[in-house]
Amino acid sequence: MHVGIDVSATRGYDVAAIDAERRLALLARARDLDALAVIARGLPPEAVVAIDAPPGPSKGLVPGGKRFRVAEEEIHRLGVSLYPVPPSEDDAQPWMREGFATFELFAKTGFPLFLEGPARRSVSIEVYPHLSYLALAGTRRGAASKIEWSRSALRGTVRGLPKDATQDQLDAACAALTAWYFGQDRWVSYGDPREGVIVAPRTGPDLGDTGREADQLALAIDAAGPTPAPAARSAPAPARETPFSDRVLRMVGLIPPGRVATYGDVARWCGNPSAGRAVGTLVGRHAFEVPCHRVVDAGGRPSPAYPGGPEAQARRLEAEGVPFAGARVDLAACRWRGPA
DNA sequence: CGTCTGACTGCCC
DNA sequence: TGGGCAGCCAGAC
Repeated sequence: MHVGIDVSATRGYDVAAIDAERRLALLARARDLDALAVIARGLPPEAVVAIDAPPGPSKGLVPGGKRFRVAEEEIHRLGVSLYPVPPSEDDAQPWMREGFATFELFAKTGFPLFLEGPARRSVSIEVYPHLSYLALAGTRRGAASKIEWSRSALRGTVRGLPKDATQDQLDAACAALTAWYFGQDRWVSYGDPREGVIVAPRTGPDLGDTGREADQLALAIDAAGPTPAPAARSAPAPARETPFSDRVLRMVGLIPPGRVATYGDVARWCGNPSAGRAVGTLVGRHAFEVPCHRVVDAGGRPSPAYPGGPEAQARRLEAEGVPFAGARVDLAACRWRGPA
C-alpha cells in the first residue's frame, strides 16, 4: 500500500492510496490531525506514506549562511521553484507547521521519517508533487493549466482516478505514486539527510551505476525544456508559460526572512512593473500560503489589510529582525534585492 | 467579452 | 507629512 497526503492549512488533508498495481484504493479527506490519525492507524504496517510538506525546519546547512534547506537549494537549481523552509518553526508558514505535525503523527504511528539508505517500507517520505509531475510528464507545464498538467502526468499511471478530481486530490495521488516508485526502488532524492530529503520518481532511462542518481532527474528536467525565463528588465514581455499569479506567489515565497520587498518590487520581478496593485490583491488572496508579511508598500508601510492588522504584520517582521523607523520598515536597510 | 474591485504608485497640493 | 486622485493591472463574475 502506498499512501499520499496533501497538506493544507485551511482545507485539511487529502489522502490517496494506491495498491501494488497502482490502482486507487482510497481517496479521502481528513478535516484535521485527529481525523488523519484514524486513517493512519488503519494502514497496513508495511505501507509507505508520502507527504507533500516538509518534516521540519531548516538547519542552515546551505553554505553561505542561507537559511532554507539544502533540498530547496538543490531543486531550485534545477529550475523548479518551491517554498523555502525557514530555520525556525515560528517563521514557517501554517501549512508547513501542519506538515511538521503530520510527520510527527506518522512517526508515532509506526512510519518514521526516511532520511537515507536504501528504500524500505514502513516509513514516511517527503515529496513535492510539482517535481514528481515534472518527472512523470517529462515536460514542463507550458500553456496547460496546472490541473490539466497534473492530470495528464497521472493519466495512465494511476488507475481509477475520478475524472473530476480536485487539484488537492491529484496532488495526493501524485504523492502516493511517488511512494510507489520509491517502493519499486525507482527514485531519487534531494537534500541533506540531516534536515530532510525530498523523494521524486526516477522515470528516465537507467544510466547504470555511474553518476549520482539525482543527476538522472536533472537530465530529464533538462530535456523537459528551458526554465521559464525570468522577467526581462526592459524588453517587451515575451509570452510566459507561468501565469502571473504563480510567478507572484513563487517570488513572494523566495523573499528571505529578515528582508522585505514592496508590491512594486514583486511586480517588477514578475515582469510587469506597473502591476503592484494586482500583486497586492494576489498576496491578499493567498495570505496563508506565502510569507506575505514580507511585502510592504513603497513607503515601507505594513498593510492595513494584513490579517490581524498592520501591527500584526509589523510584529512578525520585527520578530525576524527587520528594522523599523517608526511605523515603517527601514527599506534602505532590509529591502531584498530580488532573485539571483 | 465588458465591468468592477482591490494589501499599489507617483504626483500634486 | 499626509491626504486626495487618477492611472494601472490581473482576476472574478
